[in-house]
Amino acid sequence: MAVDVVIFTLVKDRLSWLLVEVKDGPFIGKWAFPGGLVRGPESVDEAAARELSERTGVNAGYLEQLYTFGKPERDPGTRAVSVSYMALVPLAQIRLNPGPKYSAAKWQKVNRLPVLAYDHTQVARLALQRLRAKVQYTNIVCHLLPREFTLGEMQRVYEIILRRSLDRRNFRKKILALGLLTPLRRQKIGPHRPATLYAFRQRRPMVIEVL
Amino acid sequence: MAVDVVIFTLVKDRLSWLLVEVKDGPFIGKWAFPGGLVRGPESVDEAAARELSERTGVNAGYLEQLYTFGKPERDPGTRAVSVSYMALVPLAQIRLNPGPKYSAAKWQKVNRLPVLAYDHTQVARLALQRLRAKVQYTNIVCHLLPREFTLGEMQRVYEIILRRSLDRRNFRKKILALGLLTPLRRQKIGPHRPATLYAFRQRRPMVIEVL
DNA sequence: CCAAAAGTGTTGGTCTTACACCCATGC
DNA sequence: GCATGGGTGTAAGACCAACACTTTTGG
Repeated sequence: MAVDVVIFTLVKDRLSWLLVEVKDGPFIGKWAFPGGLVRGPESVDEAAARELSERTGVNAGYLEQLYTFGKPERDPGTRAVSVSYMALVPLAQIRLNPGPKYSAAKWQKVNRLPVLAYDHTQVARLALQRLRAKVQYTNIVCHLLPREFTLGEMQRVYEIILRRSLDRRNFRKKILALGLLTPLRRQKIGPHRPATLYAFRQRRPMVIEVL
Repeated sequence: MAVDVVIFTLVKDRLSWLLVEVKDGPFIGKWAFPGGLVRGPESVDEAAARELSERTGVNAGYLEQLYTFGKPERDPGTRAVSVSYMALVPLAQIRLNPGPKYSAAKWQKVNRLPVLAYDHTQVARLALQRLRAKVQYTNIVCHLLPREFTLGEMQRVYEIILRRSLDRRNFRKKILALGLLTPLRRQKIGPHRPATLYAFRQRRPMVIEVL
């Protein structure tokens, strides 16, 4: 009984996930998503949260169960079952730590995926699919954005995840009409015209037709 | 490591699920969804398919994983994990069989739910939610309809599941425009004006905006 | 002839999309 | 002054929701 966690973040305007290098077993040297066995006293959800926290130092963030694979090729022969999760965390909060189980950990852009250990190629496909679907009808992008952000930054997150460009005026109209954001007094200073900063009113998961 | 299967069907124009009466253990006498332990050589999906087949005699039908609960109250103390599934089968094909594990099996309308054993009240909510969402953007209703059916019958299935009435003309326009159905030469005879019979071109799962 | 379901088009409103110009800032 | 992103409104088309009457059959 194991868990695997696909941890997404944005690294320099690229959607990326965390890969770890397997240290031993039949898949030694291959890359995989972090994971591990569920321990005695903990629930499956808790094991996933622990894995997320051990690798990244993040305790909050967004964590969602994806799917349970009943026939992974991990340890072929035994019917090991693994429950996959996806997590969203803002890069700023992260302190990477491969831990004792893995020889390395790195952020990898979601395109150009190497061959992964176990059944993780399947897990990868599913996670991406779920993320792309879910940004369109929930407010989960709030977990990829900092507390305060401009509408331009928010739009960029959508464009990166959905791989298509959005019309700026239409995007603003829709997002603001949803009433999920609250404009802040402050503005973003920088090399260009200052932009109004916004924050999510609520960061708890909500189902709302976004795009 | 266990599976639980919520089996939906339509009984006399009512959406119903199959409940079984628990024969022993702490939940003796309570109703639950059928389920059981995953056996040595089989995968989790196979265990669910076996449970469906043993209770109903149906081998094909639609089967979809719902969610994995890591902390059921089944056998409190142990961390038993159970993977829940939902199945759709047309009533006509079914031969109910409680099997040795259960003292009874019955179809129960989805409203008026009794207190269920284990964590099955949660499973029930999730299954209904998933079914209601999924009829709207996939072709899964094909698994609740007979091979040949009229548009009126199809519309009724939607109305029953979604608990709202639909406009007949708009429904026809939309469904026919999707091109999922093929009209048959034959017509349904009966006490009223004969209706054209239709069949699904494809019965494999497809994602299509239906309503 | 009555009850019940089948079959069929149009219209108004809403929503979605496409599109262009000026503004504020740092360098 | 120039490059870069911020900010704003409108018009055409697509889509959706609402709506009534006639037909066919069995009993």
